[in-house]
Amino acid sequence: MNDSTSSYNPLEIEGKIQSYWRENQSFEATENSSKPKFYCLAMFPYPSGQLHMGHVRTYTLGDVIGRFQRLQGKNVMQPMGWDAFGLPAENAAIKHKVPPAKWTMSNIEHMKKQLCSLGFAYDWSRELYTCNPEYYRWEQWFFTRMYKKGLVYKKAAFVNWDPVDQTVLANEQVIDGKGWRSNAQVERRELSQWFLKITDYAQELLDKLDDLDGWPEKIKTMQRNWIGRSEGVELTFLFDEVGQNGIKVYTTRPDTLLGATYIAVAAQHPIAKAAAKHNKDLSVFHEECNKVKVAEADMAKMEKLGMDTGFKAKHPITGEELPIWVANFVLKEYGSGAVMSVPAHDHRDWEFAKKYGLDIRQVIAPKADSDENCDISEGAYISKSGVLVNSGEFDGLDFQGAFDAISNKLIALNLGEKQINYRLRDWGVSRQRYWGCPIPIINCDKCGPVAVPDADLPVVLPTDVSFEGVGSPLKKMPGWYKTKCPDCGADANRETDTFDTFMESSWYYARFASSNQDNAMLDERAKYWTSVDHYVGGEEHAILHLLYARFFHKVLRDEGLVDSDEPFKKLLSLGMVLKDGVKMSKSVGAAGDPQQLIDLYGADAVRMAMMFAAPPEQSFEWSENGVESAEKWLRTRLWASVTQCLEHDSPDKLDTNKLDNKQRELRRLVHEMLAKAEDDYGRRLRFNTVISTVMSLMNQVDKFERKNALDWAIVKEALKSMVLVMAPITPHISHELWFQLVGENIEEASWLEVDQDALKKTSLTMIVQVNGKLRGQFEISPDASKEDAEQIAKNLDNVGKFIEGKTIRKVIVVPNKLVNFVVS
RNA sequence: GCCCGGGUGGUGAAAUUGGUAGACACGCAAGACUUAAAAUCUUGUUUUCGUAAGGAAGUGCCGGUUCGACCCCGGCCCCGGGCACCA
Repeated sequence: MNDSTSSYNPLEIEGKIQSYWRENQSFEATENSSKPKFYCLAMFPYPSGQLHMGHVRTYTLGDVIGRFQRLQGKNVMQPMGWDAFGLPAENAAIKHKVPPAKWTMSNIEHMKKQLCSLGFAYDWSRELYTCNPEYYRWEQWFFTRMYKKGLVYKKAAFVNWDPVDQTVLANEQVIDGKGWRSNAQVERRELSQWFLKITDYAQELLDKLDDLDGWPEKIKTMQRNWIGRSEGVELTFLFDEVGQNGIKVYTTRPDTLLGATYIAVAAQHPIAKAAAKHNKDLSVFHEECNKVKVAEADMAKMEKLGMDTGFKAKHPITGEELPIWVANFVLKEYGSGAVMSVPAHDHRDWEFAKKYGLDIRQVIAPKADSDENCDISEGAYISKSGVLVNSGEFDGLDFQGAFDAISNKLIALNLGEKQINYRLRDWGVSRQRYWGCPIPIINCDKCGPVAVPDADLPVVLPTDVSFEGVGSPLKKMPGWYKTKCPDCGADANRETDTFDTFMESSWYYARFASSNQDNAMLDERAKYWTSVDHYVGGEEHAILHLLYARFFHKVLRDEGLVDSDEPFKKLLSLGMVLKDGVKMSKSVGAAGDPQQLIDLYGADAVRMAMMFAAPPEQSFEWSENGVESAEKWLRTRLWASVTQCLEHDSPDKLDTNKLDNKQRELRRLVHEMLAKAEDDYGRRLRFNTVISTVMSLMNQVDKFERKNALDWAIVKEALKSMVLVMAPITPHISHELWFQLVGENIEEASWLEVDQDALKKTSLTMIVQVNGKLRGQFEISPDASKEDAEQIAKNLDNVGKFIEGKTIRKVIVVPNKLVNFVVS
């Protein structure tokens, strides 16, 4: 075995260099730097117990970006922490009889070691974990601020109730409508819960998306659709029975109002409830409607069912009496819990009407000159490009004309008003769980809910609990929940619900800046570091987490705690790492454990293999094969070449005027590589092509003949460039080899400047097409004229064959690229 | 069901602004070194016809726009993400 290759021992080198970084606090970030700040953040992990390949991908991508920006002369902060509250800890507690806090903390300890072994450039002095009272006290404090601002309210909302385990279940704990442990039929149950008024910020959350240039269009589109702004009319159908004063419905299609043939209400609507009192079938139907899981996907997939209440409502314009139906697909939480149904012009209403034999009345028809198909007996006509028919005084109006005329008429009748609606609903933050941040509210019989005063924060979650999985332990701890009302001093009870864990992840990015601040949620440092310059994380967070964090940031801004509008300037949304076609996550467990690969081939090889496998946004099936070949490349190519080069003398300075063609050619490839790597790292975020370009250059370097010191100098420049360009991806071997080549620490190095002169080409290849098909190619000077190129192309043997005897109708010359002869 | 993506060799992928499809790797095959193996190196590798030069086909399927389409447009199929209590 060759000595120079045998001496690459990744584990030894990585251990040594990681110790160096730790001892020198190489990655601790400070605020007093003359360099521009760069806050690089990857979504913090849930401490499930072990790192999986999804983590390796996310954190390597984040680290590559952070380390590249450091080379670009930025003052980089890369913190790390733990999203430590959540359901899996409760499951583990039941399964292994270990308290959630203990389980969580030992997982953190283990996973931190794993992260360290991958060599990430984290500022560990800022580490935080969300189940720490020193963290969540500020979340409680902020909640009480929002409460005082009127951004918090309580209302009834549905949960999945397991009647056997007497427990609220998460959607993922309901399998085919049954509780995952009890296997009992799950019921919807209404509970009083806390909500945050995210809808107060709906318009800003929508508008500010336009300014987020650094976000993928895909994610912005998803958020826009989720917020779902619509302009419509809220109108009233006349109905004065069972204590109701009309039925309010919202529609975006007032132009179809004259085609409404029935009203559909949710099963829990007061009219449905009143009807069910005297109708056995309806009350059975009502119960059936409560057997669907509280998830939109399940609601959408179930069979659309309905039942006549027997009540009639009066149409606001025609005065006609329309039947009121209960329908299982109308949501009580959404809008007013009632909709007007226009079967002729809405798919779902059409199907419902067909199923139950309800009237279908066409009020829109295609324009005379339109080629649209419209057969109401076959399906609904939902186009907005038709004109009104069968609508009396409104006949002949187009969509906008009818929208305005009918809205105005309703307004004049005092039976409607124009309204902007959002699909976005307020954020329910109550969880009937133990392992979460206690909601800082005290319920007093006299005063109602009272926010816990600042001086009494944090409300600490007791960690010494026995946990059986039936109900929350907090509800069985009177010693914890019994307290005095802060306002009147009477006996009162603490809220025993805890927060949705999205609460902790909605502001952690800001807390990293001020993680050791004991006297406030955030301080001036948060203003220095936020917004996050580059945020990296899985595409599964495209909507909820990112929307909630954007909302929090705006409230933080309004409280004067940060001074920017958006939390994350640039976003890299990562595809999944799959194993056997399944997303890797805590539920998959040990599948794809990176540790044995790190122990065998080293962190650099694992990082490089992961970056080489696919571009960041793409999901891919993880395969271990790449790790071995990455290690092989680092050893037999990079390490061996540098070691060999160091054995040869070469001049320190290159006189570029004295280079021969071959030397010039290799040097051009080196500087092309530098330019491409800088673009791929900084703009394109495509790290797989950084690696392939470096590999490609290495192949050329290996072929390059070295006869003298100048040859070796060219090779040395190439190797230095490759070591530096690889540094963000393989920081350990780059640190070691850079020190040998240059004698300085690569953490203090700057990106190598591209020599524009070196990029100049003396000739280039143009291709020749005949009718768009490739027929030949030729070398030409970059300064040659179009006419020259066309002449050379025409004279190529293989081209002549295809032109001969035909008429050249057109010649397309794209300078420096191609000549295309169009012949017939 | 609704919203958003994706589909390219045996495999992971590349092709950045509509201009040489398959770079760079993995795998495989042949060869060199070796008593042998491992390691390493060299060559070949989309399919197909051809000794070759070269030809034909080819980026999920069908159609369109264009001198030219993996890329743009229309329709379809399949896969993935999200759907508000997994995080």
